[in-house]
Amino acid sequence: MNKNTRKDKIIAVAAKLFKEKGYSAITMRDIADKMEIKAASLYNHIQSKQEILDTIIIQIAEQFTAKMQTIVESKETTYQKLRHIIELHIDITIENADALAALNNDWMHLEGNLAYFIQMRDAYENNFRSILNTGIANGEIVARDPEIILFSLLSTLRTLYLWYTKKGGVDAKKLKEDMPETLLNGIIR
Amino acid sequence: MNKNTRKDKIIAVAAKLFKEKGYSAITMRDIADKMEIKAASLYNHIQSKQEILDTIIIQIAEQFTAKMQTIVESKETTYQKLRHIIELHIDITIENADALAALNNDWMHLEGNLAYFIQMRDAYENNFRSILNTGIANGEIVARDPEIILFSLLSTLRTLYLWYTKKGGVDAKKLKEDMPETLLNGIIR
DNA sequence: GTCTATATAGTGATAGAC
DNA sequence: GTCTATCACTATATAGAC
Repeated sequence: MNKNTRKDKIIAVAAKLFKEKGYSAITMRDIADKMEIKAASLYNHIQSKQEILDTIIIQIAEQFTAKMQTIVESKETTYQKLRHIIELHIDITIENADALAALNNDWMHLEGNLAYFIQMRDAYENNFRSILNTGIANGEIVARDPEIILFSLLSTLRTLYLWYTKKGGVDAKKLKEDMPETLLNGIIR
Repeated sequence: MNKNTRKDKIIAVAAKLFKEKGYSAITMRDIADKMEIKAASLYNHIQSKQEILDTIIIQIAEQFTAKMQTIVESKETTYQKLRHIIELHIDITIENADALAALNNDWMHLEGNLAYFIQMRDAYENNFRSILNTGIANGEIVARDPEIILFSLLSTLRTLYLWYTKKGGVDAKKLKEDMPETLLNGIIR
């Protein structure tokens, strides 16, 4: 996916800056400064600031969409499916935390791709919801309001990027063991 | 706290707009339009755009700080303390979801108050951590990595504002019953 | 691929009339 | 308390030389 072109470098640098202050607060000059070139030179590689944001967000959103489809269609138990969703979020967070920050915080600044993004996000949530509802129906999951369960899982998974980068050296393997325990089994003895 | 002055109205309108697109993307003209006045007129009530952000965020941060202090100093069980923290977040979310959005997403655009905010945020997290560690030490909480537990609780509580406004009619009472169950006891049967 | 120079359209904020 | 007019600055983006 990353071809190591000049364009990819610009997008990576931009994503990192967007994570720190948000899309709107970062200027083309900020991005250029970090690249050690002039702002005008950026336009030799990208068409607009907007294009940078689109590339960052849509790429990740499509990854989530594709993987979630595989999980939903599998014949596993609800518990196993939930574990796979948690691992999916951990994997993408480790691979591209900066892009996840943009997806979470700057999606509303999409323009041409806004409707496409919202459609993917809604479909993802609906797939997640249907997994939970199946689990409640077959007794694997406690019979509580599925919206509260969905929200509390999603909010933790979506903000993993905040926490993962903060403590640089978190072990992915340990995270994949402890996170499902904490989210699914609770913390009270 | 809200004296219903013109200034308070400006701050409330601004907070709502900041929630939708973030502090940096909202202009003084946007705020003025919603107030149905001209941008220049805003300056008769506030000193700067920055002052608006400061007022929104610091007010809420101080509320959290004060309430957390009370909870930490109480002689309750860990379980009861955690319930109180969850209720604190629910209460503030219900009362001022827009301000919470700014606190979560735009705190980095604070200037004079940035250090003060970070200090309050860190103190809050440390208090939360110490409650969890006490619970682990006395066996009330499972002996898992307290950082993962802290993160998963905090991330859900901090983003409650996203979800509460989306479904306008969520019952606070029901939320206060179901949320602690989901977060503390888990969802697997 | 990068530069300088520049066009065009905002931005936060002030001055002073009503 | 609001307005019009305006300032100084900054934004994204383009043109064309090297």
